[in-house]
Amino acid sequence: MPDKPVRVRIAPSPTGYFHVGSARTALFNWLFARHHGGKFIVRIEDTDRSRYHPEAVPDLIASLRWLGLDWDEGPEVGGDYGPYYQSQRLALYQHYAAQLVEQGHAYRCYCSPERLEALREEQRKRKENPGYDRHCRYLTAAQRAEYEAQGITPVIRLKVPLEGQTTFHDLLYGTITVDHQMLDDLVLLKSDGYPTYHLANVVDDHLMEISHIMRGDEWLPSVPKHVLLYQAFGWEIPVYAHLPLILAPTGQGKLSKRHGGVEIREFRRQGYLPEAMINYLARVGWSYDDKTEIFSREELIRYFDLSGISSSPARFSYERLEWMNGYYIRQLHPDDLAARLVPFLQEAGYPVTAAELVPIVPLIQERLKTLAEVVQWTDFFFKSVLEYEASLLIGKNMTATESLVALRRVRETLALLTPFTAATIEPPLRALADQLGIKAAQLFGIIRVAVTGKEVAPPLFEVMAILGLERVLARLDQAIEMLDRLIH
RNA sequence: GCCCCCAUCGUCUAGAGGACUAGGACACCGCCCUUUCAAGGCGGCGACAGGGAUUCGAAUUCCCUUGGGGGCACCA
Repeated sequence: MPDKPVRVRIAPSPTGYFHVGSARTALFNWLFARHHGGKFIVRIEDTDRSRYHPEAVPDLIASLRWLGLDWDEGPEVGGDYGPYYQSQRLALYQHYAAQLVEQGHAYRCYCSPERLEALREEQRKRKENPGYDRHCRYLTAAQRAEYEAQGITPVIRLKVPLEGQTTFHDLLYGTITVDHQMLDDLVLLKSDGYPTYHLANVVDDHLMEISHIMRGDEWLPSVPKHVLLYQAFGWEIPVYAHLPLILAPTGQGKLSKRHGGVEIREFRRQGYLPEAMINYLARVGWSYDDKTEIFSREELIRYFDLSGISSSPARFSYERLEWMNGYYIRQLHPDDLAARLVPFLQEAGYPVTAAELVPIVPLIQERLKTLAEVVQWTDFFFKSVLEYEASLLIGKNMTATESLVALRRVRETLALLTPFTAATIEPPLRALADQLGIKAAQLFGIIRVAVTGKEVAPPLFEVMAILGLERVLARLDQAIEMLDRLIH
């Protein structure tokens, strides 16, 4: 399809932890590159010194690696088009900005932030469109010299044509035309010598030979400015494909922290699988056909195509992600799952090993929606003493005394049992329920609480077998004592 | 306020003029299975925002309205 080698990039700004929205953009770029056999590049746009966050880049790298989105050029891997940190490319931007001034496409502006703020304030008051009034565009040489003599460090602004319009093409949104009157003379180079996003982005995309720009929808309005810049430089304009935004589950605005996890590290911490995140993220804003929901990484690469991307914004659905995560957990090899669960139990204070987990995993695999849930499903295996309400030991539609009798009979029955396996435990307990004149479900409910401390737990007999006779008897004793004390 | 974009079940979406009695998935509700909870199976609920126009025929094309989103910085 493309006539030039495919080179795409993500250009995150290190101002915070890696966001799912950025991850989705990264995924689409990565898929596009892999599908077309092109290059996927990571470029750090660290041109805002005031918002710089030192953990952002390490977090970005860890997150991309965790998701399995490998990059061909960028931080830690280098490449022929570096450096890949914009803060290390300052001389470049200054050079190109100066060139634009010399050629008459840009000019130096000496207006103070205070004047600009006052200007905007007044425009607001008069209900005019906010924008720079181009005061410095028409400075005489003498005026300019005077400002310079005052020691003011100017910014460089683009000289946007006063009339006419700019038209550009977007692969998803089609042809868009904007009147130049809607644009003001944007700042290219800040007074601290750093470029703005617009300049740095255009310069780097050109120098790095980026073929397709795929980024969030929020950039659509600034494309005309960039096109004007490309034209001023006489450079070829890359192919644009803006991606629909991910909205909050409520649909009110962009996805933000208030709605739950939004940072990749947070999803990771909550026990989401990278393969589920990838599959889920791929399906928000993109589809392949009318029925396929589950895609392996390889299938995604094979099927990914810009024509499958929707042009309307999509809401983020935690329910759907959770379902998909559960699905992927169920598909895991039990040994693999055991290994992935270990850190979550350790985090909760249970120093278990994967080997200890292997027999337990089959009991919980189809119940887990996230890895973190392993704690609530299995903590009773690792506790020496259970804590729960004694009243939970009273069976459904039974009295406390009847329940106590039942528990004592259970203890007697199990104490004689050899071997002690799930298969040998069940029949005598069913027979016991009969003898007691209660339903098996009633009896099992009591035992479940006694053995696990919970009303909801993995399958009872398997649990007891893993616990072993000794620990089961101890817990029954504890339960008998608690219930006895409740009664008396 | 101005500019740009978007519009199919609650949500993610299929649909590129007749194949639509509008398909799938999540969620939800039943039933089955069942020691709890899950998983699984079966079934159900549920949408083309409204109005014009084009056409023999419109979810699909055009216009308007409405609604939603994004953008208007020496932030990206």
